[in-house]
Amino acid sequence: MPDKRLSLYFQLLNEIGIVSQLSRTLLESRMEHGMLLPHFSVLNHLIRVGDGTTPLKLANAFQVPKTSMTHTLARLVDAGFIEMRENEKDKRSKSIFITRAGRAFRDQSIQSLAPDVQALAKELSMKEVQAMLPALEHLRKILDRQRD
Amino acid sequence: MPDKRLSLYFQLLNEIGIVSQLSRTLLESRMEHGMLLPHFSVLNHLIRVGDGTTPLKLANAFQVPKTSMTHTLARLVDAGFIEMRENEKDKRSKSIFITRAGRAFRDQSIQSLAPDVQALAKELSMKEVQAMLPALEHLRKILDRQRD
DNA sequence: CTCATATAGTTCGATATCGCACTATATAGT
DNA sequence: ACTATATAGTGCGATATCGAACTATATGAG
Repeated sequence: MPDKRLSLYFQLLNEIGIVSQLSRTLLESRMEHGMLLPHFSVLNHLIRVGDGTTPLKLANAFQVPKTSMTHTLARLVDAGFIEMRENEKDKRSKSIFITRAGRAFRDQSIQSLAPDVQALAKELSMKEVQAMLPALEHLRKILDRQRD
Repeated sequence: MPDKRLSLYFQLLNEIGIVSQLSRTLLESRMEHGMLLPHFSVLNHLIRVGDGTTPLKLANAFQVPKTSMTHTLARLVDAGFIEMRENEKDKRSKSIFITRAGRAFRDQSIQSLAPDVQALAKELSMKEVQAMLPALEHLRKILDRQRD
């Protein structure tokens, strides 16, 4: 593969990395209680996709090592934003539930971020976003498949 | 702003975060010497954009805090992949140069990753990549501007 | 049923990350 | 020139991240 082609793909992933970094910093600067992006992401996921899921499924959803997810969940339990219950059917496994406080925190984080998203929306239309999403999902699925 | 609109933008950033995470893991699994994505990214940048730049400029290029860049650069110096020289004109500042070993390591990393990129290219054409890039750059610039 | 293997999650240690506070140097205002 | 402010980079401490090894439970092969 010629260098030019290779570097195009590198450029794509580099650009994605920088955007990821920027949005992470933005979110974290708006959140309270010292919560970080992974904490918010988990809470948001529990609401969007539904709770009762397991730590491993969450780790897979965010593509982080399960050991990192353990840590993130422990922090959320400490903060009172989630509950971890034993799974009676499979004693190895646990189930995660979001608490009232967790919902409140997630809602509040979104509200704190709303002005930023509004500003973003002024320059990047929903149409443009909708155009980007399928390609990104496609890319994610490819990379996900390659991981094995 | 209605929830639906808000969540579309969240979904975009979430998807970008996951792809970023996936590509990071992939790259790091292919690199030797315990180097991580930031180390590779800096070396790659020094070659693509040219060296002689400063730590602060690098921090800005990757949108990380300058204190993180200090750490990354120290690691690269230790590994013998870059050199840091004093700037005679401005004694506060330093200049970064990539070494022969740094170039070799960067080239080798790219070679190690080439098969993965090839596999990726089979499913995601250059055309698709070229279609994604402008939108991502646009998004990056908007977020970058908002940061201030 | 028993044993080998797979799976879910945690612990531990090494390193990365980053905010805050700090030093040193440069620049601007008067 | 003198002082206030801005800028480049670093040191430190708290926390996050992650690979390797571990425990506990489940599943499958015979």
